[in-house]
Amino acid sequence: MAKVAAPRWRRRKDERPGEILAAALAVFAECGYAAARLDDIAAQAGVSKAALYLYFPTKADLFRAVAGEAVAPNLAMVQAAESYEGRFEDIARVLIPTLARAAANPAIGALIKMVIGESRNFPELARAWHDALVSQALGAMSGLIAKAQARGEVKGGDARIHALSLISPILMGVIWRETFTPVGAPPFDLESVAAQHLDTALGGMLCERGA
Amino acid sequence: MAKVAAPRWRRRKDERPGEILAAALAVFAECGYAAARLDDIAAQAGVSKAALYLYFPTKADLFRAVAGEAVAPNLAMVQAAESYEGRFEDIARVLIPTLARAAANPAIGALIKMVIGESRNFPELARAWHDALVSQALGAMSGLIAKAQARGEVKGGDARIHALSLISPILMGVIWRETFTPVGAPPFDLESVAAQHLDTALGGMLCERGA
Amino acid sequence: MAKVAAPRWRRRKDERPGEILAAALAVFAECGYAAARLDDIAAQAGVSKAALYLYFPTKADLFRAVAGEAVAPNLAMVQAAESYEGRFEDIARVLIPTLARAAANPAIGALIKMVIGESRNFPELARAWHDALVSQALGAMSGLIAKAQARGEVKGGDARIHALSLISPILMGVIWRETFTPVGAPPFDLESVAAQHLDTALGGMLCERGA
Amino acid sequence: MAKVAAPRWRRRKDERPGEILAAALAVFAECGYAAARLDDIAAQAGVSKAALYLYFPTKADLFRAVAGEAVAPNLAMVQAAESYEGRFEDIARVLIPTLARAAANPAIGALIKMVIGESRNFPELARAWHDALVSQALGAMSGLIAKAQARGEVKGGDARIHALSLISPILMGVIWRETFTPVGAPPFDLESVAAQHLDTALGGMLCERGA
DNA sequence: AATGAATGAGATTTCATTCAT
DNA sequence: GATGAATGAAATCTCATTCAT
Repeated sequence: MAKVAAPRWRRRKDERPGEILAAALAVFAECGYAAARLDDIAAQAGVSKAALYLYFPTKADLFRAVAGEAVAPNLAMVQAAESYEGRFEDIARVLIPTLARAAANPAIGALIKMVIGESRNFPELARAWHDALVSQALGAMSGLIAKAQARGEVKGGDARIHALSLISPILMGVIWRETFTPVGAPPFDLESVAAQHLDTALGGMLCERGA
Repeated sequence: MAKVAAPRWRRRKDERPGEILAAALAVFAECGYAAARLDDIAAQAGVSKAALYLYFPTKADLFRAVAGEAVAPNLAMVQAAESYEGRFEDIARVLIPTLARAAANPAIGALIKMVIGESRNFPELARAWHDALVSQALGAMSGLIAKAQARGEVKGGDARIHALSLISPILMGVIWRETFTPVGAPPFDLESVAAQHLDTALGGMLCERGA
Repeated sequence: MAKVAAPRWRRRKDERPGEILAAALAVFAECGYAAARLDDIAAQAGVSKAALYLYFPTKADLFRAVAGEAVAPNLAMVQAAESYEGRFEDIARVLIPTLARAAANPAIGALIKMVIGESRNFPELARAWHDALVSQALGAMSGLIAKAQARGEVKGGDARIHALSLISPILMGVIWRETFTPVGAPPFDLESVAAQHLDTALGGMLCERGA
Repeated sequence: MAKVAAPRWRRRKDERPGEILAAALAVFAECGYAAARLDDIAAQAGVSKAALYLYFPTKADLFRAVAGEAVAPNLAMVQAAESYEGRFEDIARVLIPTLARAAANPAIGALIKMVIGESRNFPELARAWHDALVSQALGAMSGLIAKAQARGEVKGGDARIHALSLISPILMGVIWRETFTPVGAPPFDLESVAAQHLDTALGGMLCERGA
């Protein structure tokens, strides 16, 4: 007749930070930085409020960790992009759908919204995202386009704007999903957006081949 | 004939709400909803904090008023768009640059950021923007495209996605300006984006004419 | 049958700071800085906790104000002392009993205890008390003694130590009252201490007159 | 004959309490009771925070132990004092410099400050110090003085006040060192204070001998 | 015996909102 | 209508104390 008392908590030093970050991402994404309450994050992570402070010295630091965490993994995709070889059309037809699939991850949408929404309150964060990710990605794409222009594959024009033309509808699709779909707007299917927009944009950017 | 001193210090009562809304827009745009302090809004509007309550019953109502106020004027543009007649290319070459010029107004950028950022906390607001403005604009554009497709001017494909393809780079340009330019990123010139993207997108969307 | 609702609070901007300072002095003296709770200070002052922040930006600032407030009035006594003329014995027989009477004010004891106890946590405060009051007082007394020594009224020796010899029993009497009397120790009567110690100290300091 | 490696990392268990008390004294003296953090005490003692609880059940108990520990050794001095025989002047000329030397130990100053500062929060402690040490010491000194008065060596007056007159400057010197020297005030040399004050006080207290 | 991990109770501070003038 | 003064409810953060190993 052994009495097995359920332990009030367990030691899980290694897993805790990840759990907390996940919970924090969820709550920050739901409410925004300022409206997020540490109580809620703690509850969602299944720990006490004080436990958060064992891992992150401050609410702002926790937010920074959440937003910064997402930069690294996505960076890999960017670096892969730079090494692509071959016709620009072929590369684009791989990259854009890949981006669309990556954007399907709901966490990405939440993070994008957070970075946009808190860029004034956390400029370091906007800077980090820009320097580490956004600028890299845009630069990689611009570089591919500039090289394609030099090879006569892509029409003239500012390569950076061409890159923006290519990418924007995917990102707007994400923002749409985060902003308007929850209030009843019809969603966009990101993969369809990617496919159709690719045809449109490439149709307008590529030089006539046979010529 | 007593001399009646004009109370020069007394602002016209009717102007107060507008001044408050302007101040509120500035502060909300700067800080986001939750981090904005009514003290700051009042100070910026040149009134006491208590005076805000004479015009708006709560902070949320003030926010709603700020965000809603911007819908009406932009609505006119949308309705004008619907009445356009003629070749789709000509219409698009008017509409998109007009949109780019409208987006140059910094208040627009601030509002877009706010609506995106607070869509979870103020779903009514996201809904209002969607129903009154975004959905209308997208619908109008989609309608024009669908009609053009029927006339054989525009290639097949989902008209709504086509509309997204056309508009997104302008909006991303605004978001870029609000988010990354302040932390040192090179800006996009919205009018150049509009011009170049128009060529790209129309090049990919329009059917061959000579055919 | 008029219903007279008791107002929840009244505006008393001018009186509030003084009331708060008095309450704060009482509570800080009772508990020390760290153990004092703003709740208690607010309750004792008859205001809400938030009201404290209308007058003092921070707990530490409130403490500084409390401790600093007492410097000014006592300063007057010091300055008066410096202008005394006449035989040192006569001056001392006026000054020391005056000090004893001043020390009878219980607030003084509380403040002395606070300054001593928190000198490590609030060095600025110890410095302020030293520079504005203690050093002045000791300097004034030393100066009187040095002049008296020059006139041959007081025996040789370090004037500053002579001053310490003269003053210390009064101050120790205050500390005794604050520290040990509350736990049952027999009190010292400050005026008796002053009178007897004057005889003792002057007896040891003054040069033989008749000589 | 297996070689048994000596566990060199293992401190003698019996030394732990002493190390903890030393660390606690340092931290309590530095910050005061309430502002002292057990984290800091543990760190300074080189043990974990939880280990403190193996030796002292609460923070208050640890504080009591620290403050009480100092009573015993000093008690010896007092008891020795009581057994002195001979002329009062001779005894005083031994006792006061001894007191000054004892007071040179910085721990004494820290403890005095603590007892004064926390007497309201820990009345038991003030009582313990009073009953075991202060009252004993003052009583012993008063007793010696009273006997000397009976022998005609010391002038009349309250013996307890005479004792206060004799001892106070030394104690004030300690308090000065703890309070004002750290913020830049010129220090008092305790031995000089003792020497000079002895001359002064004895000069005023002793009856003319030749008479 | 010893400790790293965790927590609960509370402290300070902030701020939208209301009262009295 | 307008405002300075005030407040109550909450949010972040701290820390003495306990648990599980």
